[in-house]
Amino acid sequence: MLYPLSYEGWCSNHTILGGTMSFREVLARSISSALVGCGVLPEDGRPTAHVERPARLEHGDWSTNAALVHARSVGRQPRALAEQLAEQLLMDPPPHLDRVEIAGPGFLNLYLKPGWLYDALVETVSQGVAGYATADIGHGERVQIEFVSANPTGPLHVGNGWWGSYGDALARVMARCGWQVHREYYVNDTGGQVRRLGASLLARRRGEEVPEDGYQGAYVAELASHYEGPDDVDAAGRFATGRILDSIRATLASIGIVYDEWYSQASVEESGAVEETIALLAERGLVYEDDGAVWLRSTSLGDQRDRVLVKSSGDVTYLGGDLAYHRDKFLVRKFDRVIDVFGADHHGQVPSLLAGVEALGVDRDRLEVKLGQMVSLLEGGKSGAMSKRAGNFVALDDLIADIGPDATRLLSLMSSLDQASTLDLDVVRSSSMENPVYYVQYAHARIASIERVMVERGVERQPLDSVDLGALVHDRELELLRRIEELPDTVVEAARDRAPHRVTTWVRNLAGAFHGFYHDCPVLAPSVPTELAQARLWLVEASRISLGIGLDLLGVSAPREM
RNA sequence: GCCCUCGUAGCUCAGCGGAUAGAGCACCGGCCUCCGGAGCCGGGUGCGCAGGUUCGAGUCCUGCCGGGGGCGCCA
Repeated sequence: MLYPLSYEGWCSNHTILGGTMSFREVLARSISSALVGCGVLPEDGRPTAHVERPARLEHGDWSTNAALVHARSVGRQPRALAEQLAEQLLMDPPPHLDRVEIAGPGFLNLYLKPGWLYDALVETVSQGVAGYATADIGHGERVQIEFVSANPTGPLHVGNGWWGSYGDALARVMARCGWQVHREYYVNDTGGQVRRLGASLLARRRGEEVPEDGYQGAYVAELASHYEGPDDVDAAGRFATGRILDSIRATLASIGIVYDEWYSQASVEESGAVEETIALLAERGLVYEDDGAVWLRSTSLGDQRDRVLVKSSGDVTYLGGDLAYHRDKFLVRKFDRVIDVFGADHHGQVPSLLAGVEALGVDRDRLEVKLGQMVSLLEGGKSGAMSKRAGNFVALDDLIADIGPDATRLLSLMSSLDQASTLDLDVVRSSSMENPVYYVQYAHARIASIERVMVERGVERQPLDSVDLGALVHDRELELLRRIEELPDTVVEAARDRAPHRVTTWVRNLAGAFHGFYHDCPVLAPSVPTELAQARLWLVEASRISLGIGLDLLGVSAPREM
């Protein structure tokens, strides 16, 4: 059988689950066939039709805008085309189809029998935590994700934690969708900032104020008390950055962020990669000297001005080092794709980086730069601007100590990376009840609680194929199944759109559906017939699997009790 | 001045170009003989403004207004 439109044309998500067809794909193929029956043939440049889950149950279990999208190109009224499409569809209906309705301007709404949800339950349980909601839209592409990369001149602030959670969750989501992911932290361990840090350390050791452009934070004095090396700014700076990097590593690990590689800028410079990079750029005629410095002719590649690569002092600029680093990513280690996660305060360097990467002969599409908006903090009703040099920022460590690693992860993944967020420290600290992490973890603890009671009472879960899932007819049961069925789509969309916070939204919805089910549908109460209890036990198991996957993708723990 | 980004309920935020825009918190009122009440149910307010594209715009485009960020031989 021929399908006139590519599967990708139908689906926002391109899902092909574990080698089996998603229900969305089954429907898409049916509708494609029906379109052929209506005389609608494939054609390039046509708007894309979708199969989607309507927001409202009254609009069916699934719906398609195919008639709306294709009406014009075949010169018909959308509703008339929809009528014919419905007739065609009923001649060879997809599984579980109950009825079809035409609604609104020409939507085709499909109403299904609950069997499709029972199939979803079987799918979830049979694939389990390892297999459910996996996909292969990455096709094994090697992607390097660089995130945090904060300078080792002081503790991480809350914004670093937000963007770090994003980078890590994105890595998890993409890994689940078929990418080979490499997590990396770029360590800025050279240059003037390290000398300034060293000078600050030495000043503190002498009991003096730090220089005007130095680092004021109390941690500098603390480090100075442990420094026994020579009175040399470079040595003191290396000591300080090393110690700070250790603590940064520990902080990130405490919220589940572990890197494949910590990449040192010093090693880049020592390897001669900067010279090789400049030589490559020079071959392309994109480098010139002026005032004793080496410049990149970035204006010819869309930047607003030319940029210095090597200062007249002989020091390499940040851009010079970063370009050598990106040359290494693309041309030496040959990653197919690179995703850089920066804070919005560094967005000014993006055009020159993009220009520089293009100057290296790398296709611009292979580099994605994601900018995390600033996190502002409210404390005592006042907002505070954070500055590392002034030492008045809120440390990520302090926040983790206050609210715990799980709450830190979940809060940071509640909103999109593009959303500048405000964190009210008083609320988050004082009132744990307002913390959404309890809501989702409580759902998981309740699942585990049911399992414990099951064991205590000696109840055995019968093999799934011997259980009649048709017993699941309660609205709460069906609502929960609908949520479980959404996870694969959600994960794919999160990976495709680089938006791991979608998983957070799903987790909260799943938890809500489970709490409702738990309240209205006792599983092991004496009043529940055995057949129903068995079906509900499997529904609980499917909930455990899917919620566990969601929480793991977010890096939030799934407690069995609280 | 130029560039980037954001503007959705009192607050914090969801919302892959779809139909009557949703949660949590806060406020008010209900619900525990059952497997955990950190839960469930009910109650009301909103897409900054103006154009445009589209069968259809909170979502895409343009302009304006407002907030944040950036415009170094700092990183």
